[in-house]
Amino acid sequence: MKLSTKSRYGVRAMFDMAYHAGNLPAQIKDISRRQNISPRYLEQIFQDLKKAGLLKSRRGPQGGYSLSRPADQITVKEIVLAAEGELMLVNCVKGLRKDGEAPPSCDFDNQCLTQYVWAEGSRILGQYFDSISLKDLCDQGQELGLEKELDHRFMYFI
Amino acid sequence: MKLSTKSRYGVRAMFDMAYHAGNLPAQIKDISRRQNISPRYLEQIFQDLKKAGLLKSRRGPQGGYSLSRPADQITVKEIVLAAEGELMLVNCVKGLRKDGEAPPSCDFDNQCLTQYVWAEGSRILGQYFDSISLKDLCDQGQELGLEKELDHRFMYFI
DNA sequence: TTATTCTTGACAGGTTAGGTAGAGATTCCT
DNA sequence: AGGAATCTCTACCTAACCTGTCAAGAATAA
Repeated sequence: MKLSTKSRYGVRAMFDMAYHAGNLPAQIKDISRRQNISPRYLEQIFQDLKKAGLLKSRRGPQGGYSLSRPADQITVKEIVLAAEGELMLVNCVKGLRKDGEAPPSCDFDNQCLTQYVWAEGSRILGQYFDSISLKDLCDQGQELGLEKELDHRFMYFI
Repeated sequence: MKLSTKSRYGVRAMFDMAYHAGNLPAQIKDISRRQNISPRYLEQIFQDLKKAGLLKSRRGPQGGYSLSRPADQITVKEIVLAAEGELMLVNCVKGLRKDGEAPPSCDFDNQCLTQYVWAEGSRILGQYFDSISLKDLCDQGQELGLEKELDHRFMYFI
């Protein structure tokens, strides 16, 4: 019942972008250095987040990834959902999934009461994750006095 | 972020016992037949549940497993906890675990804000699971008109 | 004593998580 | 135009874990 590292790294990486780079493009190598995540692995995660419409990217020098929306309009739930595929504690609950596939219904369509428990648990968890935005995390970071690393590009103007 | 089958089977099996057998000992072969769970695998799960003090067992003819407490005093959380080991969405949060081991703290003791999110999510989920007892499930089963299978031993007295 | 039932431990096959690696495409700067 | 920086795509790999199976043994009741 653990979250995958994709979710955890994804949230940390997007928080990092919001905190240190704001709206400017941030580069994999900087994020991975600050958050101590393998850069090649982070690339893959960012592919998922980009497909989900949470990130934009630009290639070439001075390129990088940037948030596709202001930080207060991106919630933890969206990131987890993008990285995890779905936010469901089991895969046997009724109803269709995002991808349109029918869920592999368990052997007990009607006799299984527990599916309601799992479905409701998933919903509650999703609700909580949806209540937290990247901006909330940034605010919390600032309260804790987390250091902001200035973007290299700004160094020249000091 | 899926629950393991141990949790799911565990809850279903214990519900089955409460529903069909009440306080009487129920046998693996009956539970596994009704719930369509591999009997050998169910044995392993029951070992975990027994270690956690949720089940009693008795060998020999007319033996079997029985709930160690009334159904309204056993919650889904306890079962999941016993089967899953712990109820934590990640294993990098601060604080000691049940088994006394220090958690493998992530590389970011102090800089990681997300751990608070995961810890709170875990707590909320646990709170929900704790609000549901086996008796609640039994009541729900009865409302849905789920058939109760009479114990073989009663057949003789009809 | 015999049939029934739980107990214990070994082990195996498939899937998934968690990465690594390499070649290619795009963009910017000079 | 050329080269450097950066993302993109696809493939591959390894270890762990999930989901069981199997066999032999120990306790109990009839």
